[in-house]
Amino acid sequence: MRDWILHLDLDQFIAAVELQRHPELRGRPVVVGGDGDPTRSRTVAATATYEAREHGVHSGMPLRTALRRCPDAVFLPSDPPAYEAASARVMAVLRDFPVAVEIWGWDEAFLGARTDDPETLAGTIRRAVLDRTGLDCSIGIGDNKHQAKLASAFAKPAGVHRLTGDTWAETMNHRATDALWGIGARTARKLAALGIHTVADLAAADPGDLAARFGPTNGPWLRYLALGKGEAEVVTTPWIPRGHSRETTFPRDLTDATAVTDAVRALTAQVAADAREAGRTVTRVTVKVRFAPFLTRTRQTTLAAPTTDDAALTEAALTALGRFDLTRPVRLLGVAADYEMPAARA
DNA sequence: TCTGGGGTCCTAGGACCC
DNA sequence: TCTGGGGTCCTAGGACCC
Repeated sequence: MRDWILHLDLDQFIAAVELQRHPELRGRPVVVGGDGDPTRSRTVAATATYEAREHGVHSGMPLRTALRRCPDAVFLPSDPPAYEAASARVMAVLRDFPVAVEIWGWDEAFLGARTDDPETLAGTIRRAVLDRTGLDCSIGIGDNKHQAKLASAFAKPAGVHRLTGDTWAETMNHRATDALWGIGARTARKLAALGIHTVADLAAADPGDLAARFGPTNGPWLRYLALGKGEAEVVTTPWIPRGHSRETTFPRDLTDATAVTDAVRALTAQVAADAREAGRTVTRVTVKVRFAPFLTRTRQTTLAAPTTDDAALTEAALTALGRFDLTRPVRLLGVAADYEMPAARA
């Protein structure tokens, strides 16, 4: 018996939930995102079914573009409460197994398990999730979260895959650095400029060089990823959010200063109400402005004392807003709150 | 591809203090 | 005031993830 980390990833989660609710749409191209109006909104697709993908539609694509590529597609609005409910049903299934469960968003969880046969356990969990929720998932098995996370991607669709220290090099060494969980396009490009193209290159890189280029924490961490290392502790205590935000991209850019102020007031009221509902106090307010065509800037105000008071938060937000030069059209406004964190306990 | 919304963590520079 | 070293807080931005 030994410890394993499992990563469960629901397959095509949002699309699968929508097709459960609208069985008549099975087999048709479906695109989900925003308010579901591809002609008016500036939002992007959260997901697209296989049939829509065949027309070149993919998640992240503007709904307008999706409509152009696939005029026959059915567009559905995003419905977060429905996804939360479906997610809760899945997580309840997981809790019936003798495993530690760490929820990682709507459609993912890490499991800590002690067993001789992680494949059999994973297969049993997979079937239980399918039987009780109608949703397919894939499960990755690893020595740590990083390996398990990559393994679940290899397991798709609806499968189980093991990636451990024993198979890491043969599986990963030849791949591009952005195959690692935590390295995106930007970092991959910077690494390539240093002559580091593959996971093997990165694993062999000098930690000092990486620290000089990427910082004292991030640099060495990149090499650590390339060696297949990662966090191996499954945390079952509920996550305490660090903050909360609301933002809106307007269907048409705002050019009127009063409209901008009003929108910031409305967003701040939302954020304040959210904080009160969550029972949290706010230490800092950040206002985000995205100017046309796409230049994003932030200004923040630290509060004299943590609060959820509407007037105090509004004053802070308007102070931050006042530090912008608002002569250009505004595409997006956002208001973010940093929450006061409870004192750490020993 | 004229580029959402909601998060997390890290970095760098400046202010301020001793 | 030809001027060190360290700590901490604050701000703004960058990168990544789902």
